[in-house]
Amino acid sequence: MRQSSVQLAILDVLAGEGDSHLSALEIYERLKARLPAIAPSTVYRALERLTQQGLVSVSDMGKGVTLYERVGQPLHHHLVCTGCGQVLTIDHSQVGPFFAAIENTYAFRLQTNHLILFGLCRACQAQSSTPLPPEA
Amino acid sequence: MRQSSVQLAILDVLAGEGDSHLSALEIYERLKARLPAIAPSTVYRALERLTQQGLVSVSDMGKGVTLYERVGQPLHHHLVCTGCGQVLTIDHSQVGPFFAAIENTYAFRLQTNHLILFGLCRACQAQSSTPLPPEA
DNA sequence: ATTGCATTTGCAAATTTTTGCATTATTTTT
DNA sequence: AAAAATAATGCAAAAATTTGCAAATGCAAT
Ligand SMILES: [Zn+2]
Ligand SMILES: [Zn+2]
Ligand SMILES: [Zn+2]
Ligand SMILES: [Zn+2]
Repeated sequence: MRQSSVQLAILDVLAGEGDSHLSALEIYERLKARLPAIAPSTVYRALERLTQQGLVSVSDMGKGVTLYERVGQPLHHHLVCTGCGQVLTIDHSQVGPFFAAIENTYAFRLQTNHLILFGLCRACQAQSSTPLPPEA
Repeated sequence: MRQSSVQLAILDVLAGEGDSHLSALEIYERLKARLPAIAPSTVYRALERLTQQGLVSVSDMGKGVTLYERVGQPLHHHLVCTGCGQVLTIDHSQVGPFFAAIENTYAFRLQTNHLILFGLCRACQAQSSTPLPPEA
């Protein structure tokens, strides 16, 4: 794997955005400022390489698009509420022991570094178990 | 949410395939046999409903497409090797305690029922840590 | 510097997935 | 049974993502 200027630019863009979750096309748009001739497929492929290098995470967070984020220390993960869309961030300390157990049990080295778990937040649980009365 | 014949047909297709992981378009192709006029978007939307009802799981397993599977008991999850593509199935008992801890800690009700974790299988770990000598 | 090789890139086409909207089907209310 | 309300479907268009291939680039060895 040789050095790719696009990869470096992507890492820079992600860092500049405060390491938020961006879609490939959002990254593409921001990249066009410095690399006017860049193509979307180049961004997708560079992101794929960054991912396999563990520098970037890829996630489906329930929006209709795949989101990318720079991987930093400490690792973090997310709980996404399917009711209201809220995204909670959870520390890796809540996940590390589970990952370690999986690795030991299956002699498998995990690369997943940004877990997304879907469910209902407390507020949405209440709402779904107590549907609003007809006359609300 | 009312009864949809397409949803029932999808569950039937998935069951018929021995509950393997199928893409939306694979399901679409099989559905055309009984529902000749069906449209792809109908399949996508029916799958979305089945998912939110917890009857079907949606997963990105590293192929370029999203895969769907009927949710059965007991639940299962997968480890996908990014080296050789191998897919290991793991029992929910390995995951349940972790999920329970998350639910308790964050008062969050998890809906995720088909976890996909990426990494390297034992064979691929050996290979990547010992790159083939130049004269192999 | 020059050459040779492997990787990356741009571009176009193909695939996959999402979305908007009018129509049809199902359920609920009169 | 009719009407009204709600949800699902088909179709077409848009958007997102992947893939094939030739040209350009980066690296390493002359
Ligand atoms: Zn994140
Ligand atoms: Zn919520
Ligand atoms: Zn499965
Ligand atoms: Zn492997």
